[in-house]
Amino acid sequence: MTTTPVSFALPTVPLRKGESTAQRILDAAEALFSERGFSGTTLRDVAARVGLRIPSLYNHFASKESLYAAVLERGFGPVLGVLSDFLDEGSESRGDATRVVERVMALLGQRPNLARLVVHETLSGGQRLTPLLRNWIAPIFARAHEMAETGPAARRWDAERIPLVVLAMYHVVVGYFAIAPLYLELNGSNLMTTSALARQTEFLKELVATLFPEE
Amino acid sequence: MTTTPVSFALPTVPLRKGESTAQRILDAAEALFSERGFSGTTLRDVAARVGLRIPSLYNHFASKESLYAAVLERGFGPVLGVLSDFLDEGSESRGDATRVVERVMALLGQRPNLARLVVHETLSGGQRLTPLLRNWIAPIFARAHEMAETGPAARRWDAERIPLVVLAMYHVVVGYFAIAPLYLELNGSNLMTTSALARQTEFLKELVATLFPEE
Amino acid sequence: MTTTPVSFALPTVPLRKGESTAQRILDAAEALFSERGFSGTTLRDVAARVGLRIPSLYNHFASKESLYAAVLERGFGPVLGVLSDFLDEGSESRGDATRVVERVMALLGQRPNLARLVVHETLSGGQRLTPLLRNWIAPIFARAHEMAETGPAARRWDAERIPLVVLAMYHVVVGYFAIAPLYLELNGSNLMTTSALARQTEFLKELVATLFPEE
Amino acid sequence: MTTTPVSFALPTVPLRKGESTAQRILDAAEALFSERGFSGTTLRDVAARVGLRIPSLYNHFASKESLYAAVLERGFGPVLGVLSDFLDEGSESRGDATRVVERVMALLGQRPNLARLVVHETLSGGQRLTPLLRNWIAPIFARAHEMAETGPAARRWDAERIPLVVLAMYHVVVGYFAIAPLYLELNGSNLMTTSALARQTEFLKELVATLFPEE
DNA sequence: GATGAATGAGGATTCATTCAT
DNA sequence: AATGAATGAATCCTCATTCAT
Repeated sequence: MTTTPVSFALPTVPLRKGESTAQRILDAAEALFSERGFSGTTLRDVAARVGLRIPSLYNHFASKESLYAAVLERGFGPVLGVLSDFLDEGSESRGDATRVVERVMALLGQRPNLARLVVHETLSGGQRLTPLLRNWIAPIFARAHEMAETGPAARRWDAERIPLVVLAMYHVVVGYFAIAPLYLELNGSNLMTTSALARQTEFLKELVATLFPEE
Repeated sequence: MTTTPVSFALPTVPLRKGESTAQRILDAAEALFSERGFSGTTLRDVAARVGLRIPSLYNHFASKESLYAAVLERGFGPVLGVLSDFLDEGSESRGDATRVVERVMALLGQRPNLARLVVHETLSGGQRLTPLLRNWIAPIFARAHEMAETGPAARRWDAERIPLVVLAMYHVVVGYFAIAPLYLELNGSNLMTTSALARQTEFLKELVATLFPEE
Repeated sequence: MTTTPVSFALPTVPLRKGESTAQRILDAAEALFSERGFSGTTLRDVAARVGLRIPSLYNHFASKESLYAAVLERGFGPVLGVLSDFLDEGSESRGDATRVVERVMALLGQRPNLARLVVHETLSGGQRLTPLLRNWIAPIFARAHEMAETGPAARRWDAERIPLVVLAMYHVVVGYFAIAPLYLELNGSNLMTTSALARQTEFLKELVATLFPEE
Repeated sequence: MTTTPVSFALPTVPLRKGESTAQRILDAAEALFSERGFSGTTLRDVAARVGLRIPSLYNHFASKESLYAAVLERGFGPVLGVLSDFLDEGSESRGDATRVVERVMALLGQRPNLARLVVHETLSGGQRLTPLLRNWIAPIFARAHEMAETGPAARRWDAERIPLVVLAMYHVVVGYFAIAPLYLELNGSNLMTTSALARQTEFLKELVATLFPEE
């Protein structure tokens, strides 16, 4: 009931040196990695986007891999924080799926790249996931299952189906951002406008209400 | 009522020469492209997987790009066929969402790579989509909307929300296959077994029933 | 008395493909490695010397390291063969130090680079020695000691000094070739002319006679 | 009899600034250059060994080249001093080969890196030798020859062979230190222990006695 | 149809060096 | 005196592609 602190430390971005430049590199890298994936992104592109020469990147990150890791960790921190909050005992928003949806949508609405990064990571089988992130994801998975089995979802779905419902919600949320650019191009309508995002959020809340009936 | 032919030709794989070898190359390429994306896949890997040297690939495909296109077209043909069937006037399964789900799941269950290819393509904004495929996808989108607005979904959702419902279904279907490898690794449970696939199909049918109520 | 075959196979140069080009690469590499050592030699130089572009080198050798290894193995084979002959039981020149000196000098006289390669290798502590070469060198060392303890050297030197005598001979032989370029530059006299080599060979034979008295 | 000053100034280490730090840099550089040669040594390694960042090295030495030169000059000073003493008219140890051997061995025994530096320099043809050092080495060579032709060696060897004898002695002395690390690795016995050094010194004295008979 | 060889373009990374602080 | 940041030049290596065989 009281707001207990989250049980494990949030991953922090190990900004090696020079705050500002490193941040700008991370921003550029996040955009490119989320657009083109790891191997589709070149340091040349990153450097150009920041306005540096390639070797300068190495003053801030030890390698392309570790730049990627830093991007993931910086980006996932907040998202995982929200999820963790949702799952943690003692958190006041524990189990409040509607609220998670709202917060996650707000977050991803501002940084849609994160969603795309997740999808890239998913496709590559998480091979490049930091140990740090792995350590975060595993318990979240575990507690999500644990909770779903006792929460409102259990009223509507039998046990073995619950993971499928959780996965489904995850894909609906993340996929929206992943498909936005293609949707714009093929369809002409922009999923990333404020109103479109609001509509999707409302839709998700309704979905939550349908899939996890409170009563 | 009778099975009218689909209204436009299915994309065919342009097997330049050597039937069997070309097929084997496509198989290898499909596996690798779906795992690592376009830029993450090298012709070296493809050749090795087929048991050829790299230059031999050029006896069958003009370039890496066109190999990729061939993979997409060969793979998407059947899927688009099913969708097209679902949407075409005169098709006996027109509008039968449950049946589409079953057929798509059966198809992707056997070739889960296709789902992952779609996701890769989505993320890259469809930049590498063949004109052929673009010509397929656009009308499908269009007719899907058209139909949804008059079909059973319209009973449950107001007009502006219908695209979101369609997108959601799409992401749930495709995402399942995309996340399978990661799920196996992080979670230890295999989403690709026959029984897991059957369970997901059932779940999807229930979802369809919920989101697109027949009555 | 009869010429028994050497007891272990001579290291052969694993010429991956394309005989002639690979040989030319090896020649160029041998010259450069012996002049500038491993890290002082660039593939750019090697390629230029052969008249190729850098990537072509990779059609013949997997890496700079493996090119270096191939150079060593190709070069050392004959030298180690002579030594092995000298040490092997059953060889008719077994223990005939004078003859080894002659043969080694003839060999190195034609390929003085080898001597310099040995010295480079020595200085770097043999870190880059192929397992193959290590397997050759160890037994040669061992048998050299073994033999020296019972051969003519034992008449002149007590046991603990024998390794020092052997090392000394080795350094006199190898050092001659190693210092030749510097000697030419600082001193103006060329140690690599036929007559200079003959003189050194004679000198070495006299040294052998002094250090390993036959009687 | 009286200790006449050496006829030209000993090379001194040009410590630009910061006595102690410069010395530490020189020590680190000497160790690395002698182990890996000039091009195999990076300023990063040197800096790391001293516990500084790379740019700090530039507060003490103008460039990698000049650091190398400083290492050579600092190291060779004493050695050349001994040789010069040996050769200088008026020096009390003039022509006393046994004594030179003892002093050189004592010196190199404490700083075996110097020997290895010499060998590296030799192999690279002395391209990086300071003008200062060149000015030292040339006259030493000259006087060595001059003296050998009139000294005890002349009793044993005819004139044209004398340079070979001198070279041989040089290689035996220097090679011992150069091969020590490899010898340790391949053979397990350490040539750098006090007793091993003493044994080698004794051996060298015996060699001197043999090659340059006093009577 | 298969492949050894060659290569232009480019990829990540290292290195010595400079400069402002 | 020390160093974070920046960088031109170069290093090893990979990639897609071509071509002669």
